[in-house]
Amino acid sequence: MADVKKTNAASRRGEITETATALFLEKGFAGTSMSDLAQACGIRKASLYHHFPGKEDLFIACVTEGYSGAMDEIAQIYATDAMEDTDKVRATFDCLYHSTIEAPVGRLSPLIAEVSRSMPNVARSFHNNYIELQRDMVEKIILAGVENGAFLPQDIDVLLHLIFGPIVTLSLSREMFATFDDIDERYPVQSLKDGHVDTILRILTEPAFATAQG
Amino acid sequence: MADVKKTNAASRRGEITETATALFLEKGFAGTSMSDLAQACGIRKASLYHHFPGKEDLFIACVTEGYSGAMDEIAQIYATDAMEDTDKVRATFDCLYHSTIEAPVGRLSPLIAEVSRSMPNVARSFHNNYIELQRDMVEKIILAGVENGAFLPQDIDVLLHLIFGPIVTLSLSREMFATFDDIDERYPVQSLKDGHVDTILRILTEPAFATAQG
DNA sequence: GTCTATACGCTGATAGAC
DNA sequence: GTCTATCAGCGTATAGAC
Repeated sequence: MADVKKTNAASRRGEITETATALFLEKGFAGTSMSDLAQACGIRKASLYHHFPGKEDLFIACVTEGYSGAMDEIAQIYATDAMEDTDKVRATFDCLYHSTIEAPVGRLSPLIAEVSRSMPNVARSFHNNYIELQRDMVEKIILAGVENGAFLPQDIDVLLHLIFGPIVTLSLSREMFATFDDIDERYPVQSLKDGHVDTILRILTEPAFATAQG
Repeated sequence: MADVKKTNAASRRGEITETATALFLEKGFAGTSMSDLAQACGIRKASLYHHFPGKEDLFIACVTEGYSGAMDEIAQIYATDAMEDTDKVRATFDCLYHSTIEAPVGRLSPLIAEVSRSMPNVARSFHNNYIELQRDMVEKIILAGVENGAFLPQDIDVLLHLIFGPIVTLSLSREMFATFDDIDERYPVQSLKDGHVDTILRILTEPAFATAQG
């Protein structure tokens, strides 16, 4: 606690995972070598093995560290009493768009897909400790609004499909086409987020819309 | 034309790309070796180099072949006169869900993300020859319905965000968690598709819904 | 905790016989 | 067109000095 470094990497271990995460996101797991990592960290390859038993363990540390605390902000939104339900939904969307598109954690999905067969335990951990928690939290926020009478009853699985789908896909598109110089015009975050949340709120609140719903 | 084989691989080259595509989808580009490929194809490694100059060219052939003709079915939907606009949308969704989740072409996205920095031309080609064409086709189908008066005017960028997003994300989720034995209960295709298309059609046709729209 | 040195299998790729 | 044989280099990982 004495003097905290400016970087969020407290120990050397943290510095390494932080650098490694950036490299893994850029070149994939198999495409990133321990030599690459050592060079990027400014140390020798052998020194990496002092901090981690092997490449796979290092990777697991990156993923695990990626989603630690990722749920805090959205949990606060759920817990607060100082917001209307519609504003909670807007704040939730701000959170989700940010954590999925800008923060490392949301950009991990293609990486998990790459290693899903060779490290199924990593995929399982990512699912249980991130995807599912996030999903449950959003579900709770919606259902609280339904209980309040602010929102209409919903098919929650379909609604979550419509909430998370566009966000994750936008993140994936921006990874796939990261080298395009017109990426921000082709795949803009702000305007799509605004239109997305407006549509979801209309689904949640427009009585005429709900009539045919099961 | 004389006697066509049952497989869609006409030549040996096609057999190789077909096998290679499956391997690349399973283990990624960097994670798949030419030895793996040779073994899976039942030939020796050196023979692969008779058909393709190198690993990267083989990969490009897989991707290119993946989306050749992928647009035919959806183009037919657009062209036909024998369907109502709402049925065209439903048929389009059937197409999109199938091509994105089951066919190789739609499952390529995480692969493209993996190689996007090292092979930006592949990403560009995938975008121009598949993503953009598919997007334009769906846009045309929607706008035709608007012209007919069957659909209400739309913010088309946001609407496409809401159409493609959930589909691509469902595909990605099913790749990430392919090893789960409850994958079909957690990430079911049919029920999410049905709810998704119903919601989109309500957005397209419900007057009360459109009032606040730009 | 970081270094140099090294082991050694596997990588993509080539040469040349059949 | 497929094979055997072979290459140089890079891959992860380890041993042991400082």
